[in-house]
Parts: sequence; structure tokens; C-alpha cells
Amino acid sequence: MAETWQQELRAKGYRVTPQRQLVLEAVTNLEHATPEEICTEVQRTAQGVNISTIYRTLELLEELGLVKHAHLGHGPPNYHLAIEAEHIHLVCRGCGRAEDADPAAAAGLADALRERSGFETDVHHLTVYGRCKACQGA
Amino acid sequence: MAETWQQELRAKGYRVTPQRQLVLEAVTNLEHATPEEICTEVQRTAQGVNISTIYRTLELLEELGLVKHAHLGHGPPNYHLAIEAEHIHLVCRGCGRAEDADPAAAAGLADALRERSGFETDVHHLTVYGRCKACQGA
DNA sequence: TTTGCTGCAAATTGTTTGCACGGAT
DNA sequence: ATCCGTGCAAACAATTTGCAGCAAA
Repeated sequence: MAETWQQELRAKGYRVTPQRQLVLEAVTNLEHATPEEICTEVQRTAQGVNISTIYRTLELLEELGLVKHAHLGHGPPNYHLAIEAEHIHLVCRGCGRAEDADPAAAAGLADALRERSGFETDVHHLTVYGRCKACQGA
Repeated sequence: MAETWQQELRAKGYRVTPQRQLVLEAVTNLEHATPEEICTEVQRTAQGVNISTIYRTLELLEELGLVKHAHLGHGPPNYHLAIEAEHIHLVCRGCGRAEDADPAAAAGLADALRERSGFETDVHHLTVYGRCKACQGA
């Protein structure tokens, strides 16, 4: 189970390199991170790694379905494990932080949109903007 | 409404310039446009206008609450009139088009998030990804 | 005659690409 | 020997900023 992604890489003619392992580890540990942040994390154990390798690796890992990314507002995109993608992003306008929520909360929304517009909602890629509990006074 | 946006500008010590009027017109006419597209539109009647003026003007108009912007996927943000913002964006993964939906559909979602996470949802800035009716076979 | 607004160019930031070396197969 | 993956630097795209001249109050 844990060894499958390396096998999948090899099966497709790709190689399993330290950089790729480190990027996947970083995405796993940071949970929600930008390419820049991932690069910094990776460089803690392999200081030579270049930012372009991060981008290329993230693209590859996304192709394999291991990670996903979302555009949460202005800045750079946000990467996380695909397995952990089963959630809604709540982005706070106050502190800018992103927290997660149960996609079940969007079930009603999906139903309403399907019924009214025939639109099939991808609940796993939903980003909601607003104010988090902590920022409720500014 | 007796209080025009021009008066509001002056009241705050800003000036009403041709550029600002043209940008607001462009946002009105294009309905959903990037800064680049707005710039091109404005330059049709005032060819000297610089892209940085567009950015500065859009920022100002947003501060005044006249326009809003949304990040629909990768590229540059998308500007539209605030008055027209009272809707949800449905972005289709198939054709890439954005259609509008009634924010009432998200009422249940907002309730659920407030109850579970104490998160105050901004329903007017909700973007939902999925597949539109027409693209339901790909 | 002060102050705001603009155009221009340069600086920033985020991301992609071309290329040659080094290492794995 | 071949081909992939990487670091590096340069190219690119989107956006921001510093500044001098101009124009409106």
C-alpha cells in the first residue's frame, strides 16, 4: 500500500528520486502549502534543491493523482495530498488562513444546483470565503 | 439614487477622471473581464492609458464597493460590477464557462458551516466547480 | 501652489523553459 | 549508450512601485 506510488512511477518510466520523495513528504507534513513553502521545507534536508524542481515535481505528483492544488484567493496555489482532499476549504478574509470542513455541509448546495441548473457540483473542490470564528470582530 | 459614485469620489478627496470613468464603463460592458481585457477595452477610446492605471483604478473602485473580483481558476482575476455580484459562480470543468446561480442555494451550506465551525460565509463570493448540464457526457 | 492622477520604466513575484551535466537503467 | 532528472539561469507573465510632469482643486 505505502509502496505503490513508487511502483507506479517506475511502471510509467519515471524514476524515484530523493527530490520526489522529499516533495511528497513535505506536502504530507505541511498539509496546505505553497510551492515556495514546500521548497523551503525540502531544503531543510536537501539544501541544493531548486524551486523549478519543486514545480516540476508537483506537476508530476498531480498527474499521478497523489496531490491536488487549489487557488485560495490571490497568491500562489495551495498543495495538499489528494487523499486529504475530501474536504471543503474555508478561507478567512480576516487572517487569510484556510481551515477544512466536512463536504457533507455542501450536500444541500449540490442538490439545489443540480435541481435548478442541472449542474453537477464537485464538492471536493469547493472553496468558501468568509470570516473564521477568531476573526469575528474586525 | 441621488448619490452618484462621482460624488462619493469627490467627497473622499478623489478626483473624477476620464480614466476612472472609462474603467468603470469597461467593467460594466464586459461584465466579466481581466485587467488586461479591461485595459484593451479602455484603450479603444483612450489609447494612451497604461495598464498600471487600470490596476490602480480597479483597486480604488473596489475600495468604493463599486466593483468586485473573483479568482476563477489559474489566470488573472475577474472583475465585475458589485451590483451584479449577488450571485454564485458555477464554473464548468468541461467547457470552462461560468454561469450564475441564486445565492439562496447556499443558505444551507452557510448555516451548516456557522453551526459546525463558527465560520461566517460570504455567500456572494462563492465559486463552485463541476460540470454544467451541457457537458454532462465527457 | 498644493495635492492628486497618470504614464513610464523598473522592480517584484510566481512560474516556465532551454540547456548541459551527472546518474540511473 | 541511452534517457531521465536536476540545477542553473534566463525568459515570461502578472502585478506593484518610484518618480517626474501635468492638471485640477
